[in-house]
Amino acid sequence: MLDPISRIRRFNRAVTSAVGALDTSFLGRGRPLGAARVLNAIGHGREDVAEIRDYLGLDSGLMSRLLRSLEDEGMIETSPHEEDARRRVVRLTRAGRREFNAYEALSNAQAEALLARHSQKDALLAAMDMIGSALGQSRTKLSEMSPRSDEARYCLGEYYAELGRRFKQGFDVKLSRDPDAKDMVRPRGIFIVAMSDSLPIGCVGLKGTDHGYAEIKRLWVSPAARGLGLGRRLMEAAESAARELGISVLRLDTNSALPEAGQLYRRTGWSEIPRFNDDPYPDLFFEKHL
Amino acid sequence: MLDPISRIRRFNRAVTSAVGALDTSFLGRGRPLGAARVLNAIGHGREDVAEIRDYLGLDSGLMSRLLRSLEDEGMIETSPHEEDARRRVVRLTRAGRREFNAYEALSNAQAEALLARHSQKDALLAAMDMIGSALGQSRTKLSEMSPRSDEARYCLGEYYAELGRRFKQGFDVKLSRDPDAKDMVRPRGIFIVAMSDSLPIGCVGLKGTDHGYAEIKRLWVSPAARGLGLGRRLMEAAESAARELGISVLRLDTNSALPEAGQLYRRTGWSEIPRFNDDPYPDLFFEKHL
DNA sequence: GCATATATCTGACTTTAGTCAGAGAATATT
DNA sequence: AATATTCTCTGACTAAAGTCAGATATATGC
Repeated sequence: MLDPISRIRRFNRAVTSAVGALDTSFLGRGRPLGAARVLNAIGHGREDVAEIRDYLGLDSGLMSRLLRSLEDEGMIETSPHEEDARRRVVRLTRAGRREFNAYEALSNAQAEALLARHSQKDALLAAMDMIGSALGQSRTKLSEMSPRSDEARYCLGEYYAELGRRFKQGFDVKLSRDPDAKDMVRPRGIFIVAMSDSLPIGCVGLKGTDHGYAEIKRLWVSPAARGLGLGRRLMEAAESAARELGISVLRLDTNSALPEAGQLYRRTGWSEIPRFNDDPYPDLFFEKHL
Repeated sequence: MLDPISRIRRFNRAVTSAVGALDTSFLGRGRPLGAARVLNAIGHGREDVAEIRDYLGLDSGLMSRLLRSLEDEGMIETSPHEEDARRRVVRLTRAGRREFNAYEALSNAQAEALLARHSQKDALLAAMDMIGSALGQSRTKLSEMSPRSDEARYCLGEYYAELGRRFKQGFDVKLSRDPDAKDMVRPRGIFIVAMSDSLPIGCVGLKGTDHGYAEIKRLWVSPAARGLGLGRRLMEAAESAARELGISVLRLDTNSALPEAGQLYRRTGWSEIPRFNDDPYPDLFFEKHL
């Protein structure tokens, strides 16, 4: 009753029966689960038949029949792919959109019901984020994005909030050097966000300078995604982007109040160097030659 | 990307595909899922056919056929129920036990794999406990148990640990009045543990005294189960047990460092009274007439 | 241009899950 | 003792999911 394996298996049991309930709710609209899943995949923006087949793990014959039945119902329309006439492209009709929305409303209602009977909503959501990240680890994608995108802003907001909590003296963005974004855009630099199925869970910036080196900035991993090696993945992505941009020297600054960050840098080939700026927050400085 | 509903639905997606993988792992041993589920139910100690049928939600005809196929495989043996010859009782043969163990090993390996690729194991397990409790809310059972049972000891250990964290001066069990258990056993009192599918997630004790009242002691709800109204359920169970034992006055002591407890008592008909003992820890005292 | 590979579709299956009515045996109720 | 109810089992279904071997049309590599 106390060992980790039992606890995970208890979680599995709870979740299996909840998912069962979730599955059966997809029935109740007069459509078998397979067809409902295809309809939902299309509604969520997948339009390439082969992609849907792959995503849902279906045999091509079965897929074909499911599409045919949705077409007969008037839920979808198919047309040949513009560039490859062997492929087909699917999209919802108006009736299909309505039906998809009905499924969405069902799912939302279920989520709301779970939330409604829980008074510690933040803790519950944080737990869900964590487990979603752990289970969806293989589906975490790193994407280059503008540092002004919604996703990047969200990450940066969480990053600053965390610095505020962890620095004894608090943290004021405006006092930090160069809070703005223009140097983290190609070709001077880049900004990378880690997305786990629509939730941003980490970021890193590569900031170009005019001093013969570039800087790594704003490395952040969501509490929900810690322990999965995402920090290392983000750093590797930033370093390989730097190589690609012809950058050969990287520097970064950090604070000893963030020991896990310092540890990561030391383990991945960075060397401590003397202070190279007069930013008030950092007290540790690193450099790496690519 | 930030609203609670989307976060819950992201969790659902992650978990649905993980559970899908879990389900298919039950295949791979040359047995359809239905038969595997029945075999597992039997392996976990269910032996009454009707009970298994009810637990798995199966039709009697289907159940009968699944049992027959397991019997043909040599995995189980059935015999008539000793007291009711209409019923049947099932148990694993030696081969069935082996097969069941193989499924168990599979499940354990899966759990271990998840744990192995996560370095923040405690946080992950805590998140799983929380979600398991939230999803399995309807399956949380309150059971009367000896305060010396493993389950009770586990709860009390967690309870004391939490007091140690939350009291400024720490907490030493030995200094607290009456740490022992004999007064929380019928007919003087009782001890109740809340179990969520083999994990103890809360407890409460009703302790008989010789002063014309009984005391509520050791009310604890696991962090994993907070926000679900379990504290109230435990208190209601303790109060109705008190009524049943002919007790008409209840008292309890608590500490203002545990504000959520005081709030619960005030909301459920308890009145604050002057100090009625010289225990060093409590600073708030309540009474309720049943 | 021709062989090869790929994407979809169709027909002909099998397996699994599940439903329903009723039979047979035992137990519970009146 | 008669009647109703309960539990398991069997036969006769249906629906859904999944498999497999071509057929057809298109794309790609040499």
